[in-house]
Amino acid sequence: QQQNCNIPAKIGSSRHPPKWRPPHSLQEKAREGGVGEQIIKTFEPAAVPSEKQADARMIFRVNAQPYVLKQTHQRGSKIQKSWHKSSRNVSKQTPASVTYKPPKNHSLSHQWAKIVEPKAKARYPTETLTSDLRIKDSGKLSTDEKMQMLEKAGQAKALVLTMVYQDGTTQLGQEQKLTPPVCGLLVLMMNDLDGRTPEDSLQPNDSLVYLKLEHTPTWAQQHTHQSQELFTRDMLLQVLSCSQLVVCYKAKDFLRTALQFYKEDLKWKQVIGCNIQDPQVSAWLLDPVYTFSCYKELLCKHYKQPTSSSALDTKKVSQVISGLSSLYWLNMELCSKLQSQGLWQLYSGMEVNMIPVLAAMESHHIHVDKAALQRTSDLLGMKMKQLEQEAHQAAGQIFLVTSNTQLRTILFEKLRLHEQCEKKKLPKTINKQQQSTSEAALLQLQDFHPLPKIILEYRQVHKIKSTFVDGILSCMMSKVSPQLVSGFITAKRIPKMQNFQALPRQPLQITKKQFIQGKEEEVVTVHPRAMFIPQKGWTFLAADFCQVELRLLAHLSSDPELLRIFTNPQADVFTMLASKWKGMSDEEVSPEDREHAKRVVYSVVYGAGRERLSGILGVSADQAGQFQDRFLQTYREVPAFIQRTIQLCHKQGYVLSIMGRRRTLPNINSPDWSVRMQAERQAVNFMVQGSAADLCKMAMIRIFHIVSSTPSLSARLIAQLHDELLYEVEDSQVDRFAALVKSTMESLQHMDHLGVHLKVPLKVALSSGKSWGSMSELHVCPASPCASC
DNA sequence: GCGTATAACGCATGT
DNA sequence: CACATGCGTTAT
Repeated sequence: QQQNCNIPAKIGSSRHPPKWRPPHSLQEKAREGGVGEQIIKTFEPAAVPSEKQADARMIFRVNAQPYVLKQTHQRGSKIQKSWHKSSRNVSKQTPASVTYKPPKNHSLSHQWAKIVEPKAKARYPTETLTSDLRIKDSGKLSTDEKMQMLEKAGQAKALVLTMVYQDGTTQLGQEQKLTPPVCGLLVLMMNDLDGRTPEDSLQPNDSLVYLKLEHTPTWAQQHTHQSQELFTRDMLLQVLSCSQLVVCYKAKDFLRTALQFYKEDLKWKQVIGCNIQDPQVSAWLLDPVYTFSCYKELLCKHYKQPTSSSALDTKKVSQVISGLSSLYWLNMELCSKLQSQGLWQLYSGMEVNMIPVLAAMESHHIHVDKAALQRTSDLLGMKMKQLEQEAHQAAGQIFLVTSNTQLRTILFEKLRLHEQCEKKKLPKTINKQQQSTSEAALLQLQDFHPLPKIILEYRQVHKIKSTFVDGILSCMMSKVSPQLVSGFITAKRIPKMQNFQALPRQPLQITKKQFIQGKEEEVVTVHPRAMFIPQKGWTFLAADFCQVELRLLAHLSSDPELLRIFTNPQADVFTMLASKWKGMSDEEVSPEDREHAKRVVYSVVYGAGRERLSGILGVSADQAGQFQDRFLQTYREVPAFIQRTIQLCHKQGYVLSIMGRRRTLPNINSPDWSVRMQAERQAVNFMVQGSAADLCKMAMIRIFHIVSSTPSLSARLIAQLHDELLYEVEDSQVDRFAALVKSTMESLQHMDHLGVHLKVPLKVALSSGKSWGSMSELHVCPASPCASC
């Protein structure tokens, strides 16, 4: 209680908050940590804001004591600067982090590497592992032995493999925050699967081989090295091209690494053939809600505990072996569980095929217009400076614009804006009952004071700069893989790359003011998506499932009216919806009405309440309620479907998407009303969005299959944005590939082998462009001859 | 007392 | 209102 109440009270009681009071009458001596050198600067209080605008927020932490600018590395090698109280003896400390030097002329300077795996340097396990007689080190094998091993790999009944990191741990070890570089692979070839028990960790017929994943520098490519690299490559090819079972935990990471490592010899199309299974995926399929932090946890949950005493993350060889062995049995166990729960078809028909698709996607690079990026970064920085100054002026004091707490005290305790508009309700923060400084609140306040408007604009600019522009810049600068691959597959989405999905769709208008004599204003538009460009001679092609969610709702609810709307492939669906229920003709529907219709529909799908809807729509709650009722009455089957879903979920505790993906909702029968309602909304939501994700995944797989089996096609998947697939296509193939994509995606309406028959046609919109920001619609003539379809 | 890591929070973006 | 990610501040 003290902690929660103390701080605001304390700040409120003193006129100037203690920590960030402006330095009125003091000179600040501060040391600026530069690149490998130290500069002592003395700031005049008045000059502080204007002079050091580039990193304006550093200044405001200056207090009565000297504060030191410090650079720390976070998220890759992105530099974070902040002021810290300095010790009295300023000169003595020299933090190691100051000696950061940006890499010069790095080979990735013009590319944004999605995956950057630094080359392996240390050769940890060879000593340890090969001292164990059971392991064959690929470096020490004779040519004959290598041939034998290859043959063995071809004959083995099952292959179990894991990546080995430089610090000696494997993928089966403890999850690490910063995954060390990969230095090799450990492959266990199992024979004679019949009649063996999980207890036998290794049998005489089994072979264990360690493949070093390391490129020999060209100047040292002696005969032996070369042959060893070739052997590793052949082994990988064997693993990936054969039809035998391959088990690997986090198989996607493995495939990606392999592709990235042998990008000369191992073409991305080749990974399609592999029959790889991943316990992580199967476990996730069994229960998407529960997430495992590491392999060990997964093992305990789904297999058995006795191994809990032996830590898997140790570097003991015998334990690594038993880990591999347990991996195999865990996979078997999970497979049978999948089968008994009716999820096998989904697993084998879809999820397993997703692994290579994603690996191929993630091992590809996207080109970035670096010059434009830098330009934008500078521009945004200027704008931020300016806005910050305005904000300080409006507030009458210097404060940290990015800090919500400081903003809160200014808005509500110094300016007391909330007293001026008591009629309107101001939102509170969720966890603590404090005044919110969110967008909604600031919008309410902007009539009373100029500050909120400035803050809003500042936030917009700041968001774009910090997250997108600088984020990408730092990705390019650093060799460290900046957590580009996040976690694993979730119910609705497929793993993503960093911030692709959150890149603003609309360009941002910025007025750049220049104080050269008379005021000169220059309007510049910044479009973050335009930074991404295809390779030379290639074009981006985006394929978007039009209104999948609504179409799926129509299918699931079987509402006759809704179905009828979709039978007309030409008309705009939302326009028709709006005209239908507002009682006017199609031509009369304004874009505004259309937008309203869209909002209403999706709000209903998501189960939004009246108040929420009114907030989004910007109309009164009653009106919003009317809209909602009207919609529900027009399409009577929709609410019926929602009720059906909820009831079914109450009964069995889970819901199934169209392809049989399961979502368990433990809270569905909770006594707590709000918790239960939330679960019910989740159930309905999952039915629609989960099914949409299924369709999208299927589309990715099918297109990948077609492309990889057609040598003349070279289109590559770049990114997946929910309902949209982004491909990079050679200019000459655009039309052909576009037609192929469209027909493939629309053919997903009927998938006989999976028992899916949608009652609505699927519509796909195509667009293409030379940058992601400027995509224009592309119409494919259906009559055009298409060789592959 | 100083410096570093981490969790929690608040706000933003996308579909 | 569902889901997701990411950044920056603040408290511990």
